[in-house]
Amino acid sequence: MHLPPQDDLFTAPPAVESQGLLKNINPEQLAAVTAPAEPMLILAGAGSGKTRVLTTRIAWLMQTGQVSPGGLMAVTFTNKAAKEMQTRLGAMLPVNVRGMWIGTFHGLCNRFLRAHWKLAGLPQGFQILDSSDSVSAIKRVIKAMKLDEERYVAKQVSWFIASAKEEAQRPGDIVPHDEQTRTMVAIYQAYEDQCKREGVVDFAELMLRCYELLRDNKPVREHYQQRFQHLLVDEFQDTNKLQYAWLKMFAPPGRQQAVFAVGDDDQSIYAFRGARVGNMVDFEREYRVSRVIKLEQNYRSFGNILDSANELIGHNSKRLGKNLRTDAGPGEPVRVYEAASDFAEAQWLIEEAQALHRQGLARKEIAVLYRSNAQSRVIESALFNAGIPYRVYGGLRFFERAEVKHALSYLRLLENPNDDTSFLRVVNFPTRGIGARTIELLQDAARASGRSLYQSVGAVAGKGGNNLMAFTGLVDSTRNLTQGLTLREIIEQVLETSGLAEFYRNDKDGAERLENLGELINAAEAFVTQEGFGKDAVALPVDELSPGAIAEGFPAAVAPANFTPDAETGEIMSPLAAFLTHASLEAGDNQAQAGQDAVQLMTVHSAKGLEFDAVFITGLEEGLFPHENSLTDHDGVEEERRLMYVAITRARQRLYLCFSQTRMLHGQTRYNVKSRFFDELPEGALKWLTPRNQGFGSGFAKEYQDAWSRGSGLKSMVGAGRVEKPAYVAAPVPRSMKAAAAEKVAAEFGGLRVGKGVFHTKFGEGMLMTLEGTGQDARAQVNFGRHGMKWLALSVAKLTPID
DNA sequence: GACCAGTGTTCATGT
DNA sequence: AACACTGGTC
Repeated sequence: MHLPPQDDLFTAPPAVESQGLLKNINPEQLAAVTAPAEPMLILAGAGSGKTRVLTTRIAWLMQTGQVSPGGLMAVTFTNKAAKEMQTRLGAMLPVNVRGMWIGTFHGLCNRFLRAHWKLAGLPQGFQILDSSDSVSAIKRVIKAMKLDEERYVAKQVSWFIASAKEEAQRPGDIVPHDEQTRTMVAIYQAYEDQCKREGVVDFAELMLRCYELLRDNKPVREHYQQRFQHLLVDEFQDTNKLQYAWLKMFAPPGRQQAVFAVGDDDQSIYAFRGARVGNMVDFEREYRVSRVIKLEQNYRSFGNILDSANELIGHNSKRLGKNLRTDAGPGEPVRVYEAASDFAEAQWLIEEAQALHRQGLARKEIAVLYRSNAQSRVIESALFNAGIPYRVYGGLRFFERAEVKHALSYLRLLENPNDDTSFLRVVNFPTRGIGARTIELLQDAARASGRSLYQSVGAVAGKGGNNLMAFTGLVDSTRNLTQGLTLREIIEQVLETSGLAEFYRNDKDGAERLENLGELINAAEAFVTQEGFGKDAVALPVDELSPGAIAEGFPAAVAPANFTPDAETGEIMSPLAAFLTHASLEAGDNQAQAGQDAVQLMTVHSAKGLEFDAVFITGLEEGLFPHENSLTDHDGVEEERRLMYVAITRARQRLYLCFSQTRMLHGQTRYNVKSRFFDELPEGALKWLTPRNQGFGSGFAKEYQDAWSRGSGLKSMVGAGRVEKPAYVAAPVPRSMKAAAAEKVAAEFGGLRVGKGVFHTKFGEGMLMTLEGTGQDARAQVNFGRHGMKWLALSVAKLTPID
């Protein structure tokens, strides 16, 4: 195997000097970068240099004097993408990228609302609920309304509310057609009231509030429309209805500001959370886009990988139409591996990854992708046992860890004691004698007076009430103690006075949690020093509050009486408030082993936008990928296919596809058939490391057994080209051994055959899945349908074959 | 009210 | 298999 030299073939050198901005850019890219200042739609295929086009355009616009840093807004979906854009831009031009309006939709909305909190009807220090906070807040509402929690599941209601907000619908805008919906709307309303009382907003609220303010306040709207002459939107295919409407507030179609929308309909993988690919077509029509520029030249992957991607996505019907091409040769074939179990799959892939590493590939250039997070565990444990460094993205992220959330809750209470979500999270953690009964009384009192829990403590007398008083006293005294301290000192103080640190020091499993709390202090330190707690969180550039802006129609309320923006930076929030916002908006990677050369594990969704030299796509099985929940509707399968397309196009040099016959799920073994996507890939680009198999008890297994019975065995199949070379035959050994074992058992227990039916006196009819062992050890795995999958000792169980 | 053991539920994807 | 929730006991 040979790997082409890295970096010179695929990574064009970044244009460092400003004069060289347009060097090494292909004609398509050049057309996009230097497009006239009018609405543009760029169809950017995977690996076509999309980010480069975006950043180069921004740099070019500024360099040619068409726009000032303050006159443009660039919006992305992920923090990662926003950060990358800022970094690259900073490398191209000597500008203060932090002050620019470059960020995620939510980050920019947050910044906007921080500036106009009063106009938006928010308290100045409003805090942001993450999804789990939001769910628990909704749970409280449902309880308070004394509704059936089985019928109104907080998670589902949360989804309902978020969906409504993404449609820009307030409770009053929804016309319920049934009792269930009517109640959901009532919960939505009560939840909104509660959020308002507590001074918190959820993710969807950030967007909606920002949109409504622009919609309803003409002076503000016109100010921003004048200010932003250029708007650039990344991943346009992922925008939802509200985000598109939001964009139109900044740049209404009639005014013909230069909206530069970049997207790829083939990479639309967020329909499940409201993304509308249709926004691309709508945009083209509504903004009267005269020319759509397609970026189809791929600089990332070799031909076989690209052919696979192109052919796969060709099976989708609703496409704008686009075909990636490359100048690189065909490269290595796409390798396909069929494993006997998820364990074997993991084992194989880490061996292969090790081999790649030995051949000089950095571990961080190897990615293992899966459809859902649950699949990572087996792979993780295999990597762990083999002693291979790895890094898992997604799953439980840093700011989502229980101990970190506890600490953050205390910190939030310092800023805003009326945050009931935080109050409830820590009021009795560590335990301080405040039980469910007391909390209930407190909640009743709060509800009756329409005040927060914190404000209602005085109303609850009795022994529990005293403990409550002690708790609020603790919060208040901590607030006093931390006046004027640095962020680091504040957190250290809070960890001690709250008793959190003490609790974890005494807890026998608390070491790791203590470490994470230490990590929280580090994160805060890094936030203050490196990031200058700017970015999404705060950093309102001074110009934001300039007298000019106010004169132009901002009510004086924009600059609240009780604060003075920092003379130097214009920052208007305390470091603590800024850090809390940062924590909500950026869940943070799980920072373990950051910086180490480690194999990268992540879901396909989180791999979007990334690229690696070698990519393993695992668990390519029906029901898993495509996921079973998507199979019911046609659009669902198309989205899964796009997801697969995204996965394939992550690979530069090497692509591996693998699947397993059996897999542990929900603690049960499931039997899977290989994904339909295999039938949609070009045969010529694939190389099967294991012989083809159509499924259980058929295909290869049958062919193999036939060959075996002819006495020629595996050899004849190798000769027939079904198994490419003996070196790789080593891989499917478990299977051939299984087949051999099955033959033996079959001989012993006459007539039993894998894939045939069997009858058991107690469980009835079942399908024979596996035969193993001999004599006393002989055992069979049988799927009895409603009785489930069972392992049976053949020396005991009476199994009779059915024909 | 704290703590433990046993039971039930979830594993789609993210700001 | 891992975790959240429930009910019983001290």
